[in-house]
Amino acid sequence: MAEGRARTPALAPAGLRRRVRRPWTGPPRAIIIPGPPARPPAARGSPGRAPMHEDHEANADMGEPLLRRRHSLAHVLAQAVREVRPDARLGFGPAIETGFYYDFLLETPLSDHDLAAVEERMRRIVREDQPFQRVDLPADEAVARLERMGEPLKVEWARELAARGEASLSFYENGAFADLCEGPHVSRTGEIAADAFKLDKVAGAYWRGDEKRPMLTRVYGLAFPSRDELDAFLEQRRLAEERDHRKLGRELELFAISPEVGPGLPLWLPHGTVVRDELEALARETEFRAGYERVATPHITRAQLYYTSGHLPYYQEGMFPPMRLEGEDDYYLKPMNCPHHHMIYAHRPRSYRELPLRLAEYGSVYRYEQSGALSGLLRVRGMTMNDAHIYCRPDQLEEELRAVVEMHRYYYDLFRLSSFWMRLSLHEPTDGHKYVEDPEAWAYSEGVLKRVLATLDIPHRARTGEAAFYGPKIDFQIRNVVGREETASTAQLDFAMPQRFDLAYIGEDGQPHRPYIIHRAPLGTHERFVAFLVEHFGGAFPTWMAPVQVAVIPVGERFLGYAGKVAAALRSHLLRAQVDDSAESLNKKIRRATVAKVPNVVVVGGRDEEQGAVTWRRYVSQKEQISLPLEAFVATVQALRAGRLMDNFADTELPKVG
RNA sequence: GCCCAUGUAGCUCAGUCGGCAGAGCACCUCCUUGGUAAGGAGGAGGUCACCGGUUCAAGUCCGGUCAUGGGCUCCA
Repeated sequence: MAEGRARTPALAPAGLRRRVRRPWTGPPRAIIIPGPPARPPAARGSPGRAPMHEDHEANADMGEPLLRRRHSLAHVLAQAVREVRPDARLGFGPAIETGFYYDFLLETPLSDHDLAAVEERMRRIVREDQPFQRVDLPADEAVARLERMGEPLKVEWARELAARGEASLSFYENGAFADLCEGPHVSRTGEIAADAFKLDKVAGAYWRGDEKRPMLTRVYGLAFPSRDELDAFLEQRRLAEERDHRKLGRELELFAISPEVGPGLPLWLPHGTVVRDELEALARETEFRAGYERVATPHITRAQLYYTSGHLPYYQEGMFPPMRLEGEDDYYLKPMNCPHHHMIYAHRPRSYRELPLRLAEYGSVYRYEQSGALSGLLRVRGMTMNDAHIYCRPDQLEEELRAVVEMHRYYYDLFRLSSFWMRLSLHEPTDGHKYVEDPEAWAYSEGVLKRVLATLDIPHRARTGEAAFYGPKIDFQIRNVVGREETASTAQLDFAMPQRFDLAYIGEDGQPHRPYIIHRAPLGTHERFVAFLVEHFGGAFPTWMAPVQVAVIPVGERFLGYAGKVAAALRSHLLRAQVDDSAESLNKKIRRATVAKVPNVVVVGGRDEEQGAVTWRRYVSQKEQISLPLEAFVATVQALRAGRLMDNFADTELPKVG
């Protein structure tokens, strides 16, 4: 199913997005979701996060009233901006998932502070109930009109449309404002609810998305069918902010980013490191069962290796500049682990009998991300990834690939990430510069990927031009309960590296053959995955991952001894227990443990000590509590850990012990 | 890298017209010794991101730099 309009599982209810002809005022691929989204768009992750690129493919039904209103609001916005800044030239102004935007070419960009005045004028225009009038012109007349209007960007676009064979182009006019636009629009501005839209923010955007072209000022607006829905969106956005991994990461002391160390280079604090360690333990076990072997490789490497791999010709802008050494090769920080793993494969001759060879490493890599791209833990310059490379024979490729996809599914089930889909990234045959040249290999490997995906019951979409330079890939897009969607991991099929590194195995026939390589990283990077989980869990980890698994709170100083005994019993089983021995009140201690989202709190006092028991209170259920013997409690927590139960979800059944 | 915004105590944030640096929480000390989400009192803590300029005087005005946030581009 390689169609762009693939099933859109769980992410957006089927049928919500439909293909549509592009509105002329909109950039190619406007994003449109008519009607209130099934899941509030705020849920889309952190506030103000741009609509997903994925949605650019999914256009919608032009007949929808909401779309008409949003698109019309884009015109009204342009009209209002024109009043404030007559020099503004028009770019594109489409409806988007949460409203609309319009791009303007301006001598001096607008600022956030100009928005109130613009919005005021927009409301006035809406109140004036101006009629929208469509005017169709032959293409050449349309171009001439735009030239008279002094709209260079629109002229460019109209010429392009004409060149594509559009015989006639339409304008929409309302009041004193006219814009090249396919429509449709509301018939009068009065059809727009004046209290259901709100200007959101200004941003920069390159004309036609091309960084070599002028930077335009983009004004984003929110627009919904009603005031209530707008308010609901804003509330959702606020709730997402509460779960933002940067906020929770600071509050829970998971990580810190210090300018002294460098942007995009997070420091993992003790609590965050526990989470990483648990993820690594999970990966180690899972990979061991799946027949992987662990390896370890250095962080810096001679330049020559990256000429061999092709990183220097194809990926140099993504790498930190080299370390220069007198009389020696340059050294580079590694941006990927693959070349090292290939060298491990190649360190001695390989037999077909030892394939597939699966080499795994939680490896740290460094990439030079543009400063403007950095964002919390989601986009960093130093990251540690759940990497592995599978070297296999052609006849094993399909099975290995399927196993890789299944491993993803296993993890997603475990973490209760029910919303995920895959993007099959294929190469763009006409773009020779971006990809290693080998048409046959591209065709073959892309064919295998498509075949494997075709047999799996996981939704996917194909996209051209997004392959890695050395082969096609599958990106796993996951969405958490807050609605943040991220590329969690990537599985790549690689036919180029075996050639570049001259990797071989001796086959049954005694002759050397090329292996295939699968690159995979189901848990992605610690940075992105932990950030994602923090938001998914709202900072409340399951017992097995929690930095502090059990907080032990004595009801009074007299019971500190017993509290210590309880904690010691837990620690002897390698459970992370902490006694609150502060001088605070009992209520305060419970509050502190709760605010820290510790999954299990045990309160101990005279009653408990007499019976050798604890009173157990859980984060998920709060007030509910039970009293049980210490041994039973320890065994229960052990079972929670051993089973990696997601006891941070209220519907998870607790293990029965003894 | 480009556009916009922001930067005051560990955190969240006040600080008016340029005129002595503020609050709550957290932290420390003392009192309180308790049965399920903030007991009480006191204390300490700031080169107002950094550099420069204007001014008798700058947290406040201007310029630059750095960082963060939101976009664009790019990607795990």
